[in-house]
Amino acid sequence: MLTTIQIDALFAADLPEVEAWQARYPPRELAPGAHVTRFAPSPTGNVHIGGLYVAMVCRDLARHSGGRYLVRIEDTDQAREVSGALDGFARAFDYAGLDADEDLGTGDYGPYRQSAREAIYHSYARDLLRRGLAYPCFATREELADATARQNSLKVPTGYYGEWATWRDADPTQVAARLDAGQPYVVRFRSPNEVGRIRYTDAIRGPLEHEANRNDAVILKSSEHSPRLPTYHFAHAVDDHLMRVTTVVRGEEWLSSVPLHLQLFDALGFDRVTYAHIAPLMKLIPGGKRKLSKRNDPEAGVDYYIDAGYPAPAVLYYLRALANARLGEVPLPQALAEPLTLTDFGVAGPLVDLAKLDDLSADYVATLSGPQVVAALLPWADGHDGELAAILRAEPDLALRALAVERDGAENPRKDLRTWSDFRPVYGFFFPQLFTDVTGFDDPRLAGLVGPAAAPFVADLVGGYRHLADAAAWFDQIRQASIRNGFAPTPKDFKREPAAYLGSIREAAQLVRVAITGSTRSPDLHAVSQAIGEAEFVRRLGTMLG
RNA sequence: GCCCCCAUCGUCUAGCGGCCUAGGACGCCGCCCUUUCAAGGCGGUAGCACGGGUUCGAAUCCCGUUGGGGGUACCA
Repeated sequence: MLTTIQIDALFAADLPEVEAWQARYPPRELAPGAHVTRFAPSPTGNVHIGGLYVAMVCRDLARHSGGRYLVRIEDTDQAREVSGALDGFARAFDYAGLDADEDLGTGDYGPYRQSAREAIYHSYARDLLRRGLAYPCFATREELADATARQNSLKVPTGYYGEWATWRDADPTQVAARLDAGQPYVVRFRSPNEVGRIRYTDAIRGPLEHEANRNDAVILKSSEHSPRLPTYHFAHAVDDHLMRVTTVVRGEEWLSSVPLHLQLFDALGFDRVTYAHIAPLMKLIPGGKRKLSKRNDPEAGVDYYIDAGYPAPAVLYYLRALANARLGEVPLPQALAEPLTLTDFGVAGPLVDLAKLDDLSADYVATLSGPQVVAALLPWADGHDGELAAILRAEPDLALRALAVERDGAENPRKDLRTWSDFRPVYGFFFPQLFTDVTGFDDPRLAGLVGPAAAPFVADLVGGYRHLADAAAWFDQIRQASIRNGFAPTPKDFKREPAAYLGSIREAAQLVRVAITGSTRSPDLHAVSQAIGEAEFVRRLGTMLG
């Protein structure tokens, strides 16, 4: 083992002792049972929907227990860092309304960015080194790769342990010589070499059992880089302890690292934290399912939901139902307000089901009033559909009238809006700026309907049109005009004697529908006529005659 | 290879030894309503991966198999 003098020479002379950090970040004074949680994203890309999911869970746990929720940026892998990632985080959290109690902007336990915590990690690494619980390792990447290859061919576990841990008990004079020569090294944890199995209780999964860790994991990365940063494992122990985190909620992929983490906490003299390992969100693929991947699946990124214009409450509702199935059985406001329960989490990775989200989202939008829809739609349009935004601003009353169709006062409001991007295709025809007139019977949108023979009917209707407020009376004039001009009074009559008529009232109504809305599928025609107004209604009908 | 996690309709799940000839929701299909669509109402489709135990009794407990997922990095 190296002497304390040799060890201290590896670090800055004014590096604080660990006691100083302990004092600087005192235990939090919180009510018993309060959870201090953190979401710790890496700035290597945009936020994954699974990340938003975990963040939502963390925040929920903290808020409902009177604890604290913090966001810590894990930027220890500077090579993989992507610029603009922090903006992406902000966009995602902002969208979902997941504000943190402590983050880059505020909080007493910072810095909340690992690259700014170098000195803290160094203090603890030095402490471990001094106590013989860590050691410098000079193995090169090539040597390590070679060892792994041999371990594989020998069919023994890979890793830096036992006879493979060549620097674990190296001769101190040899180590000192390398150090003096300025050879780059990493600092490895000297694992206690426990045999047998370790047990702990996961807050979601209950009692768990693992083989004890025997791998001497790297805790401080190569000395040839500056800043010299820790690996995830070491940073996790140091940061979560010093930030006084009580409950670590993270993805299931960390499960197999728990034995190492527990050893690290013990070696550092920290109280262990409670772990809650969440099942990953999956995607259905031919032949099975796999973890949603940012690379291959557009719906993996939070931006997908933002860009499509899914209302955040619907997405949150969906995510919360995935977390605690019981919340999927209660109304949205209640599901958003009730606390999540860790023991109620499913342990198998769920598939993200966009059809289900669409349904939830349509239900949610249907509960909104016209003004509420506009209030949410407009900000989305500002960022994603400038033309629509301008039209909504130019025609606020028309927008409200359009949204009122089969919504205001309706027992079962229309569920034709799942996302804000649905607005243009579904409601666009209400706006003259977005509507293309039907200017003749050769318009392709009229394909399959009664042709030019129906012109007298249209002319009759245009000539005698009365803009009636009563729906039945209003529709009756269409019926009467159709009967006067060769249409059967009922579908039955038409069916009985098809040759005698142009069609039935159905066919007649469809002609009007396409002329007014541009489609054979639309909301209630009378309601539409009231929304767009008499002049526009008559005009659209008239253009059909060429 | 080694280690870990998981396993109920296509999907999300309820179920924690008898209330299960397995319940709900989404999807899908049909019917009704209807001037179209959306919605709504009614009905239907479809599942305990397999094999051994334990038990009077198993979707529920145990073991094994198979399958899926994850880890095995100076990535997180």
